[in-house]
Amino acid sequence: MPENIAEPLLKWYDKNKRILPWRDKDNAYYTWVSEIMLQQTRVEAVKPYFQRFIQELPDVAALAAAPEERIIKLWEGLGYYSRVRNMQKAAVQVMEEYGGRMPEDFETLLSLKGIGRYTAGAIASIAYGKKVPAVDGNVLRVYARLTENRGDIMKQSVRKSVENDLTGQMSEDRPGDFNQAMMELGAVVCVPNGAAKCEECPLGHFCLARKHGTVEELPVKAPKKARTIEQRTVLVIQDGVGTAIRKRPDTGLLAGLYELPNVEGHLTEKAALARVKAMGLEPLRIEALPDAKHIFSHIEWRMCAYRIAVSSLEEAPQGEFLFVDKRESDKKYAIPSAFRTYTRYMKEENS
DNA sequence: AACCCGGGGAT
DNA sequence: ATCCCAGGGTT
Repeated sequence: MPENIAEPLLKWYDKNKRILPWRDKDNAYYTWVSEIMLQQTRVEAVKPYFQRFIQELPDVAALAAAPEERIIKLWEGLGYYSRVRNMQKAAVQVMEEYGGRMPEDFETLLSLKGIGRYTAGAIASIAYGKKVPAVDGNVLRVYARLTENRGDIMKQSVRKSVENDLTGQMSEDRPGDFNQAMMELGAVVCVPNGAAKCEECPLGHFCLARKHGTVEELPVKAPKKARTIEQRTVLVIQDGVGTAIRKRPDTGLLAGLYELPNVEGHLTEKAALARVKAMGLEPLRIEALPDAKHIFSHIEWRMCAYRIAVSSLEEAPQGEFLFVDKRESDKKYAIPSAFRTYTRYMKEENS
């Protein structure tokens, strides 16, 4: 690691930093919320979610007191839903143990649910000016190229040595800006996909990968496991008033979110009708809907679907099912993006 | 150390 | 199709 990257880096940052809703706000809660949302998620995707979240839950106390269904709804479509559940647990902890004030110390932040080494460093440095590194994917990429380090950046050993090196680089001056500048550089100049903009880089003079023409080869990461493919059949079950949805189990994929009923495998019309009867419903008509595909990071769903009209049962609520109209669903229930093709078929309220 | 956990944009 | 994103928790 070359000496004195801080000065050119900060100079570049001051001139080129993007204006972001959570940036330069001097509010540790804003820093916290933004950092959690930004985990594995691009800035442009986060912006509208951040604004809406802060507007409804403007401080730690509001987050701690919010109903779970509501925070999940505010997170709907962002993915990795345990992020917001953990954040709320931490908010309760901050209220009870720290009087509602976000801790400033790295180790204390690290003890909170959902806050790991990166996020603790980000909050401590950005919100409180502590001299601690915040090493994310951007920083690892910049570092690997700058030093031409061919170690697997996913390994803890590499990450730990990056943290040590950076701590030596940071001045007491502006640790938060230093960390943000490293990330900003990775996000807009030393980019992950496509050609890095080395001619714009304030550290180009120091960069070993640039010097040796190896920028495209770095960073090195171990190959990831292939996705498994699952076939599913989605059932858009409708009675006189609405469409059936149900709550998913509280563990595993999309835990605790709502979904359209669906079963494993690609069912024929006949098999789908039989399945609906087995659910205690009386089918009246069936119609095939278009196929759809949804890709998670580790699973791919290949879906077929049927719209099935069933007779309304005035008495006895349908166990696990909720029959809702689209407006009520949109307002109250968080349904993951995987079902988007089929939630379009949900019934509108009669009027 | 390996695996689980979403969704979407860029190439 | 592939990559990867301002990662963290669990086992």
